[in-house]
Amino acid sequence: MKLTIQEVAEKAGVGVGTVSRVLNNHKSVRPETRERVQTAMFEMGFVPNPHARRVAGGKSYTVSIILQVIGTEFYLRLLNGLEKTLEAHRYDSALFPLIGRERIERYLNSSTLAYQSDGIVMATHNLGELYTDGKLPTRQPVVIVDGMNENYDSVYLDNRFGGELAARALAGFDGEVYAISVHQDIDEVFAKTVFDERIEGFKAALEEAGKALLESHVSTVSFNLDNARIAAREILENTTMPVNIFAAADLVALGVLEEAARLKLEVGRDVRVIGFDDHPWSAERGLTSVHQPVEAMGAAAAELLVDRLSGYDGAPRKVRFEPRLVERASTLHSED
Amino acid sequence: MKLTIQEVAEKAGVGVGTVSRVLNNHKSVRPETRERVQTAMFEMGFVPNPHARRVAGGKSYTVSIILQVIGTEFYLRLLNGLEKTLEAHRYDSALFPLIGRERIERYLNSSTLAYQSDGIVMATHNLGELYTDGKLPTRQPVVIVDGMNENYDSVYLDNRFGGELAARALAGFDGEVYAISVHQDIDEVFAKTVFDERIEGFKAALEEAGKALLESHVSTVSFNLDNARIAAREILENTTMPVNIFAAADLVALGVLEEAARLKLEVGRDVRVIGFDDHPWSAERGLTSVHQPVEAMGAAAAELLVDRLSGYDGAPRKVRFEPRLVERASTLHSED
DNA sequence: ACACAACTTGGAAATGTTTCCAGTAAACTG
DNA sequence: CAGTTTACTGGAAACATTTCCAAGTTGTGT
Repeated sequence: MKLTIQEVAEKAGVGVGTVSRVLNNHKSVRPETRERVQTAMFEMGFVPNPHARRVAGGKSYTVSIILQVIGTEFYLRLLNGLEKTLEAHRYDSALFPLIGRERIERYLNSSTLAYQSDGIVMATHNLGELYTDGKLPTRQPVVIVDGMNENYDSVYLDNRFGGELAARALAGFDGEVYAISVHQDIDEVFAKTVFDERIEGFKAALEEAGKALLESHVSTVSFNLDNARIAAREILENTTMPVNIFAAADLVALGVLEEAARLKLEVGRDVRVIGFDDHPWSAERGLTSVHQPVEAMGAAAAELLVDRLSGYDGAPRKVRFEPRLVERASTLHSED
Repeated sequence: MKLTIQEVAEKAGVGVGTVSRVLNNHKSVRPETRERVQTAMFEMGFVPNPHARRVAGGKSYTVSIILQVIGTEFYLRLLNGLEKTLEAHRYDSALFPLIGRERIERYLNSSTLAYQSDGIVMATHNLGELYTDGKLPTRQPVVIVDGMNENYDSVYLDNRFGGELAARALAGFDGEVYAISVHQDIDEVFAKTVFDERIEGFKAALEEAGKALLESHVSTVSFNLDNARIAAREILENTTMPVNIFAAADLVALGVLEEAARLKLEVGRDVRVIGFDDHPWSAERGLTSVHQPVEAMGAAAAELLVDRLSGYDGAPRKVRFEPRLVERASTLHSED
């Protein structure tokens, strides 16, 4: 059952060194030889033993991804971007859902297998609130994604700018303007600020365009559809149409769409909505949304880390992603 | 930095074989020698290299824990019980939050490091819905915790019985009886049934005691406090006191307590509530609750798996945990 | 005191890779 | 065409363990 590099070498008529070189994409292998070895591996269904690779090679080829796994689409997509890119660089990834601070302490202190990674990708978390010096107590390279930290390579979305885009799109329409934000109550230690940033940008740009966002017109819901609908109903039932709503997340915007449908209001005329994320299903729903390239952000973070693991040792780098507005039926008059 | 078994052997004045035997709890080592080796390891801060262990011995001393990480107290406690026990047996654990079915496929197919564990602990998931034959496509030993499966060792709580306990406690009181269940909409593939079982047991025992649980008196909420409060308000505002409520989870019961407080209703007299879980904070809140020994269940599951990994190869074992009712102020008349 | 079994123990072999070091063949160099 | 790079390649050594085997030590029964 268990095949070794030896057997592959025999079948391909080469030495074990050559098979190893093929396995590691080493340059100095004749294309023809490489081909021969690869077909041999394929035909035999050979899979290298990762443990032996680690013992022999010294590197663990494993990266820890630390995130608040809350099963949202955003994290799922981010994870896909990360894992796919890491995989392409032949790195493996282990997930560390952080439910509470004591778990990260434990992770960093532990010296056991699962924790012996070569580097860390940390998503969204606010390190400043976790550690006063804004640094993780580890010597492994760290990359922050969907967040920003002065000490580490960071990949972030300009959430504020996204809010501004939404404001400019809604400013020209008749009717009152509302905003629905999101509060992450899962764990205050890792409180997100992205939603706040979106709302701030929205508010600022709206005022610049001559329209005010009243304090009473901003509500905050926890991150689930039920609550989004409740907030939406509150607005839709107590306001005269038309009304313009900026939702800080697509899921919340979906709540608005559903309530609008229930109340037989015409979306795009009576009710205009802009979401944030532009998740794949937003197109189907005709939802105007602030697009963020989630997978690309994950991929960028992975690249930064791989780069560090390959020896790069410069100052922390910042990669800014800029959101863009994708206009759909939910902000377009239906006479189009 | 990296210590080896060699250096430990030198320091302890023994051979490498002996150090290895100590590491593996092999019987034939003189207690005195064992002691000497262990202090040497401790003083040097030696940690064996799991990759080398795996290469040489075939075991990786790593266990995969597959769960829906939804950051709830239950899973946090379960995880603590599992990890602590595994640690005691010198096993390491890696977490696999399953957000969707494709991730488990990927995990099981992957041949990369993080996934090459010696065994699997699977929490709560309904394998029958995942795989028609009710088996995971893997040859690793599998243990189910907080769930039940004919093919694998299972550790489960008798949720139905817990519901019955609650029913017997509430049956004797005046007033209408309500129940609030929970639906896990995170991912239908892994739909829990524990809440349903609790409600079923409750209903059956209530009827046996001569009281009916009307269909209209059962509501279902998603698992968060906000929604629990909404459901609680619905009941409390439209019913004449006294009223008796069984909540399928402590978090939901907390919603009832909070709404009762808001409406200035006296808990234990006007409103009687029984929760399920008996989480640590329930005592402080004076909440009567069906107690389940979450950490102990995790520990039991860990023991079963370690047992299998140590060579046990008998038929699947079932470990049933029985809940018990802990009565507190929320079901006691306040003249006590 | 002797034969024999049971316990301990050290160290070599084995595990499945990577990497280094030669060595050969091919490709330039003038 | 001899001399030198350059491009490949095979195989031994290294990695950090476990396990096996032989040898030494202790204990037991007579």
